[in-house]
Parts: sequence; C-alpha cells; structure tokens
Amino acid sequence: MPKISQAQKDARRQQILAAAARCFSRDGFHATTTADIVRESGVSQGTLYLYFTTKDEIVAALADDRHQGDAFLNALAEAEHDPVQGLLLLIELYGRGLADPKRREARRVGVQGWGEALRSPTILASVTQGQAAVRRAIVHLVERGQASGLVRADVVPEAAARTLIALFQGLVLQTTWGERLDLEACGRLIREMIRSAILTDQARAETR
Amino acid sequence: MPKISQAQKDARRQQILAAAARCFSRDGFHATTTADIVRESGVSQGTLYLYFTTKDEIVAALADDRHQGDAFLNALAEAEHDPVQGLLLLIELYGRGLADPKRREARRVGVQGWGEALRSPTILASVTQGQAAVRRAIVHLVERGQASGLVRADVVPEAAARTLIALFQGLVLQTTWGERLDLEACGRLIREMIRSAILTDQARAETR
DNA sequence: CGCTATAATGACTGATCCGTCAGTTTATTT
DNA sequence: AAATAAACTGACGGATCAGTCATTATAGCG
Repeated sequence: MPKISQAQKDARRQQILAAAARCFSRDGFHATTTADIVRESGVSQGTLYLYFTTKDEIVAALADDRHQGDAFLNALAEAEHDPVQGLLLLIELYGRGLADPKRREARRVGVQGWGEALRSPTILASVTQGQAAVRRAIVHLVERGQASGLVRADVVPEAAARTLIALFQGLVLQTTWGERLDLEACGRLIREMIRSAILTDQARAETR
Repeated sequence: MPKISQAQKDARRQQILAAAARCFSRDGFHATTTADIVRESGVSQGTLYLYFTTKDEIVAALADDRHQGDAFLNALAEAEHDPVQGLLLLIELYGRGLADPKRREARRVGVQGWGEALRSPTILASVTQGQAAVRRAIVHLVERGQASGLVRADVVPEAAARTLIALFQGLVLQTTWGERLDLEACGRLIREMIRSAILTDQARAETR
C-alpha cells in the first residue's frame, strides 16, 4: 500500500484506540494482551506497532484523547461572560459526564490511568498535564470572579481549583466502583458548598 | 519446624506484606514479580504461597490492613461527644495522613488498589468495604448532628459522606502524583465548606 | 502497465512469571 | 533419642506475552 492520507492514518489510530479502550475497561490494562487489542481492533499485531511503539503509549494516547474532550468543556466554561456562571457551568458539565452511561468505559480507563501514572513517567506526564489544563481554567474563572467581587478574596484560586478537581476525581472513583450514589444530592451539596464558601454575598444574591 | 505461635505467624505475614508494599509502591503491582517480594522480604518463594494463595490476595490484605488503621480514626471521631467536633476531628486526622511523608508508601499502594479493584472482585470488595466503614462513621456523625440541630436538615447524610470521602480521595491522588499542592489552603477551604454548607447557624456560632 | 515506496501482516522468539511440589529442616512429643 | 508433624525451601515447568522482522499486498506515479 502506498502513502495513505492523514485522515486514514487518524482513522486507523482511532480504531486501535477504541478497541484498546474496550479491552482496558473490561479486563484492566495489564490483563489486556496486545493480542486482545489485535483481536478487538481487527488490525494485525505488526500494525499495532506501526501506530504505537509500546503498550504504555496507548494508555497515554487514551489519556490525551480524554483531555482533548475536557479542553472543550473548559473552553465552554471560560467563554461564559460571568465567571461565576462559568464555574457553575463547568461543575454542571463534569457532573453530567459522571452520570453518563456512555462515558462508563472512559471513566474506567481513566481510573486505570491514575494508577499507571505512578509507574510510567509517560502516563504521569499525560495525566498531570490534562489536570493542569482544567486547573488553569478554574483558577482563571476564580480570579476573574475575585476581580469583579463575586468570589471571596480569601479564597486561594489554586487551592479552590485543586479541591474542586479532587471532588470530581473521588466521585468518578466511587461511580466507577459501581457504588450507587445519589449524584443529585451530591450535586446539590457541591453547589451549596461553592455558593457559600467561595462566592461573596453579592454573587450569592445574583445567582439565586 | 513444628507448630509456631499465632504471633509468629502474624509476624511472618507482616514481614511479607511490608516487603510487598515497598515493591508495589516502587514498581507498581503488575511490574512487581513474586520473585521481587521474595527478595525484599527474605522468605522463600514457597513460603510466600503458604501465607497467600495468590498475588491478588496480597493487595487485598494490604487494603484490609489500611482499613484497620482507618477504623481506628473513625472510632476516635465517633467517640467525640459533640458530633460536629467529631466531624472536624475526622477531617483533621485524614488531612494529616495526607501530608505525612511516612504514609507516602501507603498512599501509593492505595491508589494502585483503586485501579486494581476494577479488575479483581476480591480487591473491589476489600476496597468498598473499607470505604463503607468510613461512610457509616460520617453518616452517623451527620445524623447525630441533625438530631441536635447542629447540621442542616436539608443535608442528605449519605451524600455528605460520599462527597467528603471523594474530596480526600482526590487529594490523595494529586498528592501521590507528586503535585505540589497547598494542603493548608485546601484544608481551610474544606473546613469553610463544611461550616457553611453543612452546619447550621447555631453550630457555626459554637465552633468559631 | 510496470515500478516503487509505503503499509500491512502474522508467525515467531526470547524472556518472564506465577505457582507448585518433592524434599529438607527443626521444634515438640513420646 | 527416635518419631512426628509442621514449617520452610528453591529449583522448575508450563504458559504467556510484548515486540520484531522477513514477507506480502497495494495504491499511486511516470
């Protein structure tokens, strides 16, 4: 076969990644053999290694893909005129992803990646960079909120961002374990926490 | 060798578990071979399988040990006369564990376990049972608080517990990745979140 | 219509690893 | 001190797996 278009290359790559995600979600990263991915994707063993030089690289690529999607959400939130609305929108968007059955596989692969990051510098870099992007988005929103008197001045933007992210990470974890949790009630509590511990009286009055 | 005392058996078991924890923390669960654990612990390959029937069982045992420690913290908090003080104590205790360099290894192994739980029912059971114990402790404290008018009646105890646990899980994750996070500021924010979104005005007045 | 560069293939390998088991050691009992 | 039973040992086997490479297939170009 001759040179193929970039689009074709991307499609092949996606084909492999999608298959790998199914396998990782089902069996876990280490219990998945390259043969499994080959079977699931329909490409040959050799082709697998034309697109990825190592199994670890596949996880890292999946993490990157995930963060591409996150970046879209972050951009949506940052585009909001009112930073407080942006913050609440972000919570809303990530909250939806938490409950969405279609994202179950992505969540399971994500949690795997969190663990693998402790072992592989490549995966760690991919994961922490993705987190950093979300964090920057939140920090930016909080700072904008402080500048306009909508967010309490004594809130450390970085800490607020980390705390919010931590919250969602934990909820992803619990959801992924198949725990039945009342996301509705958790969401209400989180919004109340933000309203009362992060926003100023002024913002609280406006967002009621 | 003849029958040995239970204490000796326990010591051997701990010797193996400690070695395994070091290995898992350093290299990750799957990259650790039983040979590694043997080398690190000083027991023979055969002895390893006298105490554990499988490698998975070692992780599960480590998780159980971890939850033993947690149970102690939970009991401490529940012993507090004032449920609000109990809640704040719990936060304080878990917060300390978050920053303690001596618990670094335990945190790393813990995060690995979170991932492995998706693959092994044994590990999942161990992890979720441990979580459930913490959750019960928090739920109990919240309910006691509500009964005495110190916790807002519109708080769903189960959701509050899950949310608080999620918070710490996320912070453990970020800490374990080696991220430099301002735990002091996060702690202040979390306390403020609890004070303002969970406690009643009455309790707020008392705990100032 | 060949020719060529590129893509795809899949059988194969060297290495690794978990768990076993036949045999050895040693404290206690008789 | 001999017998016994429990604890321990470590070499080994059967299975698996990540990654390679010699070969084949094919799309475009001249």
